[in-house]
Amino acid sequence: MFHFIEKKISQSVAELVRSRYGIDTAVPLEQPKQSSFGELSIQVAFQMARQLKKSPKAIAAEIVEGLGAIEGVSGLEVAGNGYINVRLDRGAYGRAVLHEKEQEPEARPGKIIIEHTNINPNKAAHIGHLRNAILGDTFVRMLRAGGRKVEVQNYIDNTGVQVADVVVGFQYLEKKSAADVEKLLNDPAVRFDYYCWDLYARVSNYFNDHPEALEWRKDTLHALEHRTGNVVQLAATISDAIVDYHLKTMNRLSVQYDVLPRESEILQLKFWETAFEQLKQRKAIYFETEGKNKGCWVMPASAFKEQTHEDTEDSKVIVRSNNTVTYVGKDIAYQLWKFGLLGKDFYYRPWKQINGHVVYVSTAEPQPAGAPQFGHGDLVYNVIDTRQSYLQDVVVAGLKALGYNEQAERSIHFSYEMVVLSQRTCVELGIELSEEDQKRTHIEMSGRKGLGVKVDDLIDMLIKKALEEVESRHAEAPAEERLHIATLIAIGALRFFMLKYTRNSLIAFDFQEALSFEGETGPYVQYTAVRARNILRKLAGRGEELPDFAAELDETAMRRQLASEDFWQLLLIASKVEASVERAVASGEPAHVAKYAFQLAQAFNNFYHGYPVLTEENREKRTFLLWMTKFFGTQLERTLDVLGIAVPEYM
RNA sequence: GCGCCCGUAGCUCAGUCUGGAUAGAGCGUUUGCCUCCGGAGCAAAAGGUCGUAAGUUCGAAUCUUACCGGGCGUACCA
Repeated sequence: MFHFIEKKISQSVAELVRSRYGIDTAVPLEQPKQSSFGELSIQVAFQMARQLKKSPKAIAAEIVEGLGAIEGVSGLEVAGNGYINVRLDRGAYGRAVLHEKEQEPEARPGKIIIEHTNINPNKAAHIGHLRNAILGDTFVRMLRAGGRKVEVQNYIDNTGVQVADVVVGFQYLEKKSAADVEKLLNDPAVRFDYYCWDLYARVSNYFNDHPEALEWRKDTLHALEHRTGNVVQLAATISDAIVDYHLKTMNRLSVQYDVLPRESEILQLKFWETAFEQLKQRKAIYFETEGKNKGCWVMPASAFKEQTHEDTEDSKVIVRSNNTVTYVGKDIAYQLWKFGLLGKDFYYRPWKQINGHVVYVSTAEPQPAGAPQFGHGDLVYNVIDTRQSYLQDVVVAGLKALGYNEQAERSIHFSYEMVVLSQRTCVELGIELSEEDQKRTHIEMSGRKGLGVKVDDLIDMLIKKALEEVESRHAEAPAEERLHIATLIAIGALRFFMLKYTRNSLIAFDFQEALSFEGETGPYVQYTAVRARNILRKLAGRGEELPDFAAELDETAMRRQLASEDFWQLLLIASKVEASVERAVASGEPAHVAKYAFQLAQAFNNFYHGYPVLTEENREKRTFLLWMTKFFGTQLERTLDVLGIAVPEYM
C-alpha cells in the first residue's frame, strides 16, 4: 500500500514541477528522520534551489500551495530549510490497506535472464558457491515479486580444466575405468561429490609434486575439446552425476533453475566459431604477430579499459597460439546467445523434474518440440564474484566492439565479495595452515586444496542444532514432523545468514555466527511469524471466528485506533513490503529485503508484548488488534517468501 | 606499478549510489521482565574523533584529492 501512495505523490509533485517550472525531474521521496515529521518527506526543493536561484524554503512553499489536495494525504507542511513533510490520512490509509486485495503483480514487459550458481561439476558445492546461488535466487524472487519475467540459467562448464583434473584422477591415479566410476557413483555408501572433492585435491597435490604429470591434463583437455577417446564418456558420466548432486543440494535450499546451458554444446554446436567470425569481421580482435602474445588472436586493452598504460601489455588473449579458445571467448559467444544475437540456438531436453519444475539442459541433437524458448533476453544479470570483474569487462567490450552497445549496457555483472574462512573456523575444521596462511586474518577457500565448508555438511549441522531446539520444546511431536520443522529452520537460518550481508561485504565465515538462531537471523523472523499465527490459532481453538474486519473497522473506527502513534507506526512499517522490495531491486541489494524482514519482525514483537490481543476487552480495539495480527502475519510470510524462507507450523 | 573493493561501537555489520533534521542494528557485557497470545522473545544501560588530512558546500559517514592500513584482480586458468 505504501508503495502505491508513494508513487502517487511523487507523480503529482513531478507533474507540478514540470508544468510550473518547466523542470523535468524525478521526485524521490524520503523517510523523515523522526516520525513526528510525518510519513514522507519531499526534498525536491533543495535540488531545484540552485537552478531557480531561489531559496528552498520559498520553492517548497510554492509547491505546497500549488499541489492542493491529494487523495489520502491529510497535510503538507514546509519544515526546516525546505523540506515538505507529508502526513497521511490515517483512517483512509487503514481502510485502503484493509481493502487491498492480494493480487498478482502487474506483468512487466521484457525478459530478464539471470545466470547464477555455475559451479564446476567436479566436486561438492561449498559455501562460497552457496552465496552465489542464494544471492542469485533471491534476486530472481525479488524481480518476480514485482511482476517481471525472469529466466534462470545455470551454466555448466563440463569440459574445462576442473573436470579434466578429476578425470585424470580416476584414470591415472586410481586407474579406474568408466565402468568402475559408474559403479562407484551408484554405490549408496559413497557420496560421489564428496569423493570427487577429495580426489580433486589429491590430483592438484600430485601436479604440484610431479609437474610432468600436467601432460595428462593437457591430453585430457584436448580430447574433451575434440571429443575423441574414452575420456569424453568418462567426463560426461562424472559431470552429469555431480550436476545432479548440485541440483539436489540447491533444491534443499529452494533454489531452482530453468535451463542448464553447457559448454559441451557450445563447443559442438560451434557457437564460438560463429562469434569468432563476427569478431574478426568487425575487427574487434586482431592476430598478434609479435611480442609475448605472438600467434594469438587478442582484444586490445583500449576496448575494455578506460586508460591503458603499456600498449601490448594489457591486451587480452581470446584465441591461444595453439588455436584453442579461452573461456572469455566462449563467454562472449554465450553472452551473445543470451541476447539472441548469435543467430544460433541449442537444442534442449528435460533433465529432471524437481518439485514439479522441469529443468532443461542443452543438447547438440535435434529434439521433438516442447521446450520453451530460452535466451532472447532484454536484460542479463551475471551473478559472478568480484574477482572476475576484469573478465566480465572483456565480455562486455566484445559486445560493444560488435556494435551491440545497447546490449552491452544491459549486461550487468551482479558481483559480490567472497566467502572466506575465519582462523577460528579453520581450527574447528582441523585444517592445518601453512605459516604463510597463519599470518593472514582469514583464509580463502580453495577447491584445489580441498579447503572449504561443504554446503550439505553445513545444512546438516544446522538441522541437527535446530532439531535439538525443537525437541526440547515439542518432545511429544512425531519425529518426522520435528525433522521437517528443524529443516525449515535450518534453511531459514542459512539463507538469511547469506543474505544479511550486502554484496560487497566480505563474509568471514564463522560457525558460531552461522549457527545462531537469535537476534538478526532467519529463525527470529520465522518465530515471529509463528507467533502471529499462534494467536489466530488460539482464537480458532476456542471456537471463535475472526471478526468481519471490513464491517467492524470502518473509517472512523480505523481513525480512532490509528490515533495511537504506536499502532500507526506499526501499520506503516507492515505496509511497506512492496516499497522495500522495489527499493532493493533498484539498488540491487537482496540484503535490504532481509533487513526489512528483520525490522518487520522486531515491530511485531513489540506489538506482541505491548498489546495482549485475546484478552483485550474493548470490542473495537480487540478487532483492530486481531486485524493487525493477521496483517503482520501475512506481510511477514510474504517477505520471507521473497527471501526463499518458509514459515514452520510451530517452532 | 595500474585497476577495483573495504576501513563506522569490544566483535559482526546497515547507512555512502541520490549530501540534509539528534549516526543505527545484531552479538557480547550489565540490569530488569514468565498467574498474562510460547522467553528462538521484550525493556533498559554502558559503548562512536564514521581510518587520517585537506577541499567543495548553508550543510559531509555520504562528493573530490592526497595519504595510511587490509583484500582482490592485473594468465595463451576459469
